[in-house]
Formats: sequence, structure tokens, C-alpha cells
Amino acid sequence: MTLRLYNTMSRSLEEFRPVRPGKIGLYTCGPTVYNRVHIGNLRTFVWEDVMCRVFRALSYETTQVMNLTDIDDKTIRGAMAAGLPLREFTDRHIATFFADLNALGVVPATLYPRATDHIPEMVALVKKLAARGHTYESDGSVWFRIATFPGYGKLSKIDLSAVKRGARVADDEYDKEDVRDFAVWKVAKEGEPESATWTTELGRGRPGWHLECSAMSMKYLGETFDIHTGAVDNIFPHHENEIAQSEGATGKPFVNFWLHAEHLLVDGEKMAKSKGNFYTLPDLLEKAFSPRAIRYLLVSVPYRMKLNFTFDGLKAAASAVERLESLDLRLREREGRKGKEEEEISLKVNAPEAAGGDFAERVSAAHRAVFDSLEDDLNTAGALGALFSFVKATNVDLEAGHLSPADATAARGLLHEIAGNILGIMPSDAASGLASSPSKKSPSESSSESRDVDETWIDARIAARKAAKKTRDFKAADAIRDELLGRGIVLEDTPHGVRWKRKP
RNA sequence: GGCGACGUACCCAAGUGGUUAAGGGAAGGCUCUGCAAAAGCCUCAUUCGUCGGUUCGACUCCGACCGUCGCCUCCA
Repeated sequence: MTLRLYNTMSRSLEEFRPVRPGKIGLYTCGPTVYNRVHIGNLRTFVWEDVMCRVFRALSYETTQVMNLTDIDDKTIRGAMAAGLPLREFTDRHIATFFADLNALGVVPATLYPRATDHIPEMVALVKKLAARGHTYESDGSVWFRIATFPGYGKLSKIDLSAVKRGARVADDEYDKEDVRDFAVWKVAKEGEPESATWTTELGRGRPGWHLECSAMSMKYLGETFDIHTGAVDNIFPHHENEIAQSEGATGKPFVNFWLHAEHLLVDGEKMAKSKGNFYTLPDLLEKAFSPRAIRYLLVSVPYRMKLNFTFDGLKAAASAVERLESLDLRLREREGRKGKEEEEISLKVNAPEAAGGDFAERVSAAHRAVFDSLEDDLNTAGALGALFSFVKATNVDLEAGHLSPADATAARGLLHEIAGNILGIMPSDAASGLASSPSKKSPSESSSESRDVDETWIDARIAARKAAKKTRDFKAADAIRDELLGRGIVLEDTPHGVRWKRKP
């Protein structure tokens, strides 16, 4: 199987070919940092994270650049409302953005360039466009003249000739020749804060939206690079304008593969603050859902499908994650790390015919099945299906005593490789920063109080309960069980002894 | 109006021109257990929105229709 990706430009599945063998240059459209990102945003960022992990697992040396758009109308408005300098205002939102990514176990991008750190690059780009005759000035602002770029509309397939050319814009803020034209440089306006104004060769003002992505992507990835992603709403006008700016300036193809994630809906509707169905990550964590369950839900629907977010779905996701963790726990016990008591029993009971080579083959078959799905346009749902098929088969073997400790180790290896390293819904060997259990604390401030009920105390209580059971004092035993439950500790009696876990 | 996505069991969802239509959740049953809980197993769509067409054969290809959602203005 080879990697195939759905290219918005061609509207078809294409075999991926990198510009430079073995390497991938990836630009993932990042947030405008004026508020807390919502779970719809996070769906896109988590998808992009999985994409990077898959690329790296396929041995592509992947450079991921994600912009932070920290200058535009919204950030200016926000800064003014907050009474803060622009930079200070956007710093705060960048901090919560990273906190959210970290809480969901997103592996950081290679680079997070900020628009305001690239004013000179943007000015240079505008000058390049001007030199090639793509711009005009009006009232001190600089506009991109769409009419000079024949390919305009090729990504979105929107036929803008339907829009009346030369029509005076209903927009009373700016003057432009053609409704389709867009600003690459906006002249400073009355009342705009000093902190959001730059004095450059283009005058006093600020860059237009779109420009930062062209300037920064080409700076860090080259004038032609492999993959550019975002959500579907970016297709027009954002990405369309990026193409115009970039190709207008260089005369070269800008991007080879355009990938776009579908939106997340809540209860079948577009998420909107006015509808009361608007959620951020802290909103969900407060409801005691684990980051892993949230991530599972986001990953369980392939990126080109709309994802209908519901709390029922989130509960289902939490259960699915527990199934994976249960298997991991059982495998760990089979590996014999949980004490000699179990060891003796297994020796007595099983004398297992180790599945050995057969089992190794099953593991690699499962691995192949998972990657067949992932390489098919990042089909995460198919990958999960393959993973869970393996989970079921492994449970059956485990139950039948057919797994040797070495088999268990191999199975755990696969589990952690796929669910951990690739999908990020279990802890991986590489530390991912993904919290294992829900907590009331927001990811930004991780006060670790109440989290740790002392383990030696738990063990002591379990021992006491065992003693009580031995004397058939079930009342006392049950009392201890309830006591532990009250502290969030769930006991499980298994044939091999008691084990416990924290209540999810 | 223009562009686009989607419609598979109670919910989520993969997938294929032709042997038994993945998987997860829920539900029911069973095993285990002092009782529980947890866990594991088993069961759970003769059928893939509707109607036509192509075909020896379609859920999968084509067309129409119905329905849901989105973009076309800021938006992940």
C-alpha cells in the first residue's frame, strides 16, 4: 500500500509524491489567537497531529509549520476591548491554545511562526507582487488585483465571474476596484492601537489577512511545498487567496496537495455561541470527560466526514478507550509483572502452548491492516476497526490461556504503537503528556491535589479486605470496598487476585 | 441561485461489482463471584434513503428524486 491523499485541488484521491524524496513539508493553518479554540478547531488540529504521526511512522522526515495569526480585525478588536497591547493580548490566547493542544496529546509542530514576527517578509512579498503588476493602491491600502491572476478560483471551483465586476463594494470601510480583490496591506485607521500598527515601506498600517500564510509557508517550506491543510471553510477565500498571492509572486506552483477537514457539528447543527452548543476543551474536562475519550471521539470519524459531536458519542468513546486500557492491563498481568501469585497460578493452570510464531504473524497482520487504512487517506475509522478486531482476538486467546508472556509483550507493543504512538488515545512509550484520567483541573494549571490517593494506603486497605474475606466477614470486606469507592478507587476481583483502578 | 459533502442496524461508523456487509457504544444472555463491581465471551442489518437504468449479478457504477448539513461575508 502506498500513501494516498484526497487533494481538494483535483477533487480526487492521489498517490502522494513528495517534492524531495523522503521528506514532507507540511503547512497546517493555525488559529487566529483572539479567543479560546473550540472543539471544532481541535478536531482539525488533532487530525493534523495524527497525520504527522502517520507520516513519521511511514519514515517521512516531516516538517510541520503552523502559523499563529496574531494580527487581524479580531485580534485588534479583542486587544482594544481588553485594554491590552496587541502582543500581550495574543500571548494570552497562544498560551491557552498550547495548553489545549498539550492536554489532547498533540505533538508540537516543528515551528509556530507568528504573523507579527514576519512583517518584513510580508512587506517583501507585497513588493514582489507589486513588481509583477498584481497590486494597486487605494487610499493608502494595497490590494491584490484578481483580474491579473487567471488561475483565481481553481481551488474552490467558485466561478466568480458571476459576481459583477467593478461593482462598488457594499463595504464602506475600504475602496477597491473589484469585489473580488482583497487587501494585502491595510492602511492604519483612526483609533487603531499603536501596538497593531507598523511603519514600513508600504506606509503605516498592517498586513492583510492571508498574507502571513503565504509569507511564512514559503519562508520555511520553500516556494513549492508538499501539503497545505485546514478546514473546509478555509478553501474560500483564505486558501484561494494564498494561492493567488504566492503563485502571483513566484510564478511557481505553491502547493502540491491541499487537504481539508470537514466541520464538527454539535447535535447535528453548526456550533454557535448563540445556539448554546458551543464547547471548548475546558468545558468538556469540567464535565469529567477524559482528554483521551475526547481525542478518541475526534479521531474516530475520518477527517473528510462531518463529525457530529454528542455527549452520548463522548460516553461511547470513553467506553471504547477503557476497552483498550483493560486489554493493556490484562496483557501486563500476563507478562508477569504483577507478582508471583499470578505466576504460580498460570504455571499450574495453563502450561500454555505459546502461540509463538502464529501470534507474531497475527500481530504483524493487524499492523498491516491498520496501516492499510491509514495510508488510504488517513482512514482512522478503518484503522480503529482493525485495531479492535485484534483486541477481540487477543482477548479470546488470553482467556483461553493461549498467550505466552512474550506474546503478551508483542501484543502490548502493537497496542502502544497504534493506539499510543499513532492515534494518541493511549499512553505511548514516548511521553505524550496525555493525562490518563479526567480531572477538574484545567490543563493550563495542573495542580495535582486530590489526584493521588496514596497507593500504599490502598494496598493496605486491600490487604485488610482480603483478611476480612478470609474470615468470611463480608460486611467488613464490603465496607472497605465502599470506602475505597468513595475515594474513587474501584476494586476488581479477578481469578488471580484483586486489582484496582481509579474511577474513570 | 452557484459550489460541495453526506444518507449503512437503537447511536457512531468501515467497506466491497458477485463467498458470512468491519469495528465501537448501547441492549440482552453467559462466565467469573460470598454478593457486587469490573472484565471477558456470545447474540444483535437476508440488508445498505427512494425510484429507475447499466450488468449474468449492485449496497457498491449511472441518472432522477427525497432528506440532512455546509461553503459562497469572519470562521477550523
